[in-house]
Amino acid sequence: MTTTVTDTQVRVRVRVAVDAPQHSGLSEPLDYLSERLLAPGTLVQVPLGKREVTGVVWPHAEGAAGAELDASLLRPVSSVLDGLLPLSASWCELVSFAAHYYQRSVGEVALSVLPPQLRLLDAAQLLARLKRMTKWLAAPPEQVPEPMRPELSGDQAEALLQLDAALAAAAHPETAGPPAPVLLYGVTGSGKTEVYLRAAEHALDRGQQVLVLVPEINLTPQLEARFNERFAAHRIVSLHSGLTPANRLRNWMAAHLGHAELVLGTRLAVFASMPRLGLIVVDEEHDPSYKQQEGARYSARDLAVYRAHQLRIPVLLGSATPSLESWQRAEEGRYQRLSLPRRIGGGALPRVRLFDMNTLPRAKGVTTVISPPLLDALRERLERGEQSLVFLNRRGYAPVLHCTECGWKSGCAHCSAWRVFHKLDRTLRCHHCGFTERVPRACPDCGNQDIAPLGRGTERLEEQMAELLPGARVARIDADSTKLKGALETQLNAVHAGEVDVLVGTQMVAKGHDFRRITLVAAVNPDGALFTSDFRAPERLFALMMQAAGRAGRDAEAAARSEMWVQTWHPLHPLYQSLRTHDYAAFATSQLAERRMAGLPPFAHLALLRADARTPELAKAFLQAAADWAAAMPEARQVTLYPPVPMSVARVANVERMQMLVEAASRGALQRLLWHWLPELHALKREHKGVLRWAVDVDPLAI
DNA sequence: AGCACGCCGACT
DNA sequence: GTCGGCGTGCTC
Repeated sequence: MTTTVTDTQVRVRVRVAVDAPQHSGLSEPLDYLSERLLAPGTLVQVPLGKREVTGVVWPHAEGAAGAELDASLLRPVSSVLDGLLPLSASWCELVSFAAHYYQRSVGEVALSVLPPQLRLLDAAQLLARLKRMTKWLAAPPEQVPEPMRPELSGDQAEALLQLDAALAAAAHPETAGPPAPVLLYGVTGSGKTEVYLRAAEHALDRGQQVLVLVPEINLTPQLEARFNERFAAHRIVSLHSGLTPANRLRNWMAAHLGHAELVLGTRLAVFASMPRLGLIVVDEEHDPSYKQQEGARYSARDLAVYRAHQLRIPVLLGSATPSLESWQRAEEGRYQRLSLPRRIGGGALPRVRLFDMNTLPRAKGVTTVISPPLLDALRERLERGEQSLVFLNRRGYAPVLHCTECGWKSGCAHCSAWRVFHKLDRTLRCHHCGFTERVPRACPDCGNQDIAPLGRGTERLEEQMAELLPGARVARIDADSTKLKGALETQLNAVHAGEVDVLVGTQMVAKGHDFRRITLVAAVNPDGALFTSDFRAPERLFALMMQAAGRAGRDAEAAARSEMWVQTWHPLHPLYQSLRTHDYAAFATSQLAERRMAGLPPFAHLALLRADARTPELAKAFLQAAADWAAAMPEARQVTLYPPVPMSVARVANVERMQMLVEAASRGALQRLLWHWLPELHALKREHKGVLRWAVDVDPLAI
């Protein structure tokens, strides 16, 4: 640290991470002057150009002191947000790692994962909030009777026994080596949650804090309820973007000050400041929502593993259908795999029936929604007073309208996509840009009155189910039916209360909800994902199907009669064959073999360079120039640069989107190339005027 | 990202 | 004569 003496004042040079977007070229913390020493992690207000921004005092990088600006050019720190304990060095290090790995500025990441309110408050206001939080905390947790802890199954006890070593070692992080991440592989209903709870208990008993990550907080109310019930005597806070700004700040501060012992949150919670963190749980670790899709495109699951390693604490990754990345690491022995292969109470997994759609008589132009045998199975449930779930991963009434006369289709004027027909409000809606119009009375091209829906979505399925099953109470849950606040909860309660016989829904209902009375789950038309170019589509489909199947027969008594029906044109497809026998391991083995052959993750590492422009040519020219520059780098020998291609939906809101895939055998090689590439990309953007924006996505989910 | 500066068209 | 359009460029 440099200090300069001017007159009587000692002025200290401090580095401050500010939210200067990456494309401004200011990717590292900036230098300021302070009249006193400021601990790294302290929040400050600093001048940036003409405005005042919030920043975080950043630790000095080890060793390499880059080109230092002349102290006389530096501006002083405006104010210090005293009163808030500085963020820890390990927190800064986590943020710094994430920023570098995902190629964003340190300040952008730091400020985007802190509660937004923190930027708006001055020192006095912050103090007031702290006082209010302390008061809130002072309300003692209600005195509750010792929570009921269910008897452990043999599998659970075994898993916990094995976990014990890691948990015990973690109590002495300074002496033990970092424990290997634990992959808790357990079928739905096998009691993964109980293992999370017991592991959390261990950590809490030692006075440590526990971080529990879930894919989407509103989709997992039951997990939240279980934690609240078990740890009623402890302080639990949630952390996700749906909180009001004031509550998010309050909960964040409670965790930061160590008052909250348990933090339950979505991906952004992986950055929660927790001084005594002793355990991280990642539930449904395979879930795609752990990957942030804008700004810094981080994977919360991967960062959880990094953070656990950094702190030498255990991390528990739970899933019935682990990501192939995690599965492969378990195969290699880098992760410790603990299995819960049986359902609690010996309940059977639902029998999976693959219905071959080819066996139906072909009526020209008519596609059968529900095959006769499936219809019979649904009727049977209806008669027995049991519930059924009919799953279709497409919302709206029909994905497209078309004119039977001239062939017109309901395309979007601004996107290369069809507008979806929503019958309820008689609109055509583009699911990409939101462009909405009333359905035309006649074909806009030829005036023909006969325009018809093509294909089907959940709205239409709901309607057809009501026709096919007269008297049945049919309900639908999807993003449209749950738009209003609280609607999801109301609708779920209706299902739980037995007011619904047949539930139609998208993947929303396949995840997490525990429906006791459902004994039949049917996937009406899941084939679409089998033959797409997205290499992760089969993995997602398998996970979704397994999850959907898991909705049936949660009740042990009903499990024997529980079935999952899959209507398919490809019943012999290996994916469905593995599904039929609930054999995730077989599925993973075959998928991993394919990935290895194709040089795809987890056997290769990917990054995408995307560019948005007014015309595809402009976007392509930028990417091509970027590729040409990269190809001349020495690092390029260890990476493969693929030609720029349009994204699967090439135009959204009149912006043309192209992308280029970069592949490398090693993470390091990819990182080195990106490191050199990014400054050049900033420069190239200036030359390519038509390019609206560009972005790098490291470890993309879809290509 | 903000927020300047900067150099050309329709208003009091 | 000025108000303001958003192109270009900088922020320790």
